[in-house]
Amino acid sequence: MNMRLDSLLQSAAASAFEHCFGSALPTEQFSVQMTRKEFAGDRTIVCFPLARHSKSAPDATAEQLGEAMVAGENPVIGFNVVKGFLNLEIEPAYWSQWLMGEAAEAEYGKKPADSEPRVMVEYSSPNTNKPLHLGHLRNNFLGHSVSRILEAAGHSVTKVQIVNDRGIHICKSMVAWRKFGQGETPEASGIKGDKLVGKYYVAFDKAFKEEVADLIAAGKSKEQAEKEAPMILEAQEALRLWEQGDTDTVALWKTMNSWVYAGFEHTYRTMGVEFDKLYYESDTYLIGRDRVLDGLQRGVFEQTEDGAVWVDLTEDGLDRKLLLRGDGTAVYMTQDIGTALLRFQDYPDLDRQVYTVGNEQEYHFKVLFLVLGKLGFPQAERCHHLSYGMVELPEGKMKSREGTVVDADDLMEEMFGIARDIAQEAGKLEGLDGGAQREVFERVGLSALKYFLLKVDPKKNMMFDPKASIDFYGNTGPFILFNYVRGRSILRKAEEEGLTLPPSLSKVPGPDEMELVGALHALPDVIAEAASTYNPSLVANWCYDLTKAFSSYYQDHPILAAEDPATRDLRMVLTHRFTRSLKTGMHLLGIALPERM
RNA sequence: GGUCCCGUAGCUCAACUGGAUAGAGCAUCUGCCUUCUAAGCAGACGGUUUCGGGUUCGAGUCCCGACGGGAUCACCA
Repeated sequence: MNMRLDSLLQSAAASAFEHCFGSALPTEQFSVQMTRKEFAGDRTIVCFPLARHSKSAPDATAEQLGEAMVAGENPVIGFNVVKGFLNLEIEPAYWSQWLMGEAAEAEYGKKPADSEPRVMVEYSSPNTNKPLHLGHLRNNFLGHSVSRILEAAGHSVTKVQIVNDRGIHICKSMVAWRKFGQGETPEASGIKGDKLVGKYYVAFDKAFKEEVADLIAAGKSKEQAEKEAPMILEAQEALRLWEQGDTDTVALWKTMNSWVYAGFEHTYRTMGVEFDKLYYESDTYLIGRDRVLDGLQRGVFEQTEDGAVWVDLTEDGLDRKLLLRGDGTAVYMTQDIGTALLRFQDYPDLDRQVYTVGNEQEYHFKVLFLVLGKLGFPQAERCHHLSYGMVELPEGKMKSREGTVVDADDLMEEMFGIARDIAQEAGKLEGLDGGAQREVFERVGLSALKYFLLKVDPKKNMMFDPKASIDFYGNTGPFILFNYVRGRSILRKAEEEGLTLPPSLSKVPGPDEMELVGALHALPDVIAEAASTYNPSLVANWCYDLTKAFSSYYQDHPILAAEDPATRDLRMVLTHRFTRSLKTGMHLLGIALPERM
């Protein structure tokens, strides 16, 4: 296995430095970076930090180092020095060999499967009382992408979600449905299951508010009214009955949840995300309670007079935190402890868990990981909260009460529609049947949406303007797809003409090719960096940079009609490596590529 | 009030562990389709990186302080 260029240059620089100045420095001391476009050379070593050890000026150090490196056994064949920056020129043949070597590997960019420990990635965590919305889209796309990135970095990955299937919210939908539903079902009404249940959640809220208003009119205080309204009392009664296992209540709960799951299933399929295993809070909250009581016995936690169990995290710089109510019922934290325990039981080889959850829960996960540590899970310190910022609308946060929530199904359908309009206007899909066309629209539309949500640093809040909609031109998913399709189209045409990829190159890449070659070469580093920082935006931005390089190159470099066969071979190889690397990168974003558009 | 995150072009976003003259897209303007897909390419315009200090050969990046925005500090989830 060849060393990658940058580390190769680091070693070369280290030994050259030792040869020139007699002091051995660790290779990390030699920072290798891409040479900026305005200077000659391919890679640059910054020599300012070296001056201290060479005991001569940065420029002089760079000069000597450059000469020694050119003389040494490495691909450096020339250099220039600009103000302490040593710009190295790499032998062009190095790049042809690389194109036919590492870059030609089928799994280029990825580490061998299962070479790293098993990681579990949780994403989605929906409530079962309403449909998925734009916030869930960012969550799901992020989690799904991080799963694939970790896989590419060599980890075994188990993708899970936690379904928040119990609690007062679902009871509200149940109460409203019983009261107003007249037996309505998804089948009878033709309404998608999650939308139907969401409808009754809204109906509950409306009826509840009317009751509150009436009570206030009758002289009650607002607080009193909100506590005494019959609707809320019924919902609380339903929750109580559910916890007691009341047959009718549980049956209705199961039925309505099953409607929601069918609806979610449909949405997930459209989104193109999937899970290896689902966890349900109704299964885990009791486990958590046992585990907390267990910890109490072992003296890890403490109990107050009313029977509530607390954990004292003041030594970790946090507060005391409730783990179990005085009446023995579970809080949010209790469930998450139970869920974590169950997962570590289900997957004994699990090295860590990654939780894709919004940044409003950062405190919660700090506490959770500390508690898991106190309970004796060594994996706790490697667990990670993949925290992401909100998707904001121009008028601020999405508010379900104010009807500003952007529905996931609607948004995706809108994307598909735009993709269809653009394609039809351009008349590009004539000759494809309806099903094949639909697939193209979906891929293009989804690419716009996924790329839009993934190209932004996860931790940052981001802006979504429904009126401006999501672009299909410029720095977008469709732009990347478009260039992939162009590349694929060339390779298909080559095949038709009987042209095959050459076994070796007789022409080396020149300055025109280097932008593209450089982008291709960066893939393994990008994957490694994205995996260690759980950051898909690095991959998204790389996909764009690569695509831009190809698009620009494509413009004035005919591939198949190149001036001579050697040039054509080089360009075909570049096109092939481009399409395949791009496919890898886009796969890591969960974006499927069409062959035509 | 305590803690955490963010602040970069008119708008939406980049900038690898501190590195050279801070980059894209959108918008505006100018060229380019008889040639492998113009959802494209080339160019112009656009910046005191919120402000003030500090660290050093070098700061958008690190430290301190202000200002602005967001989150969190529940026997809610």
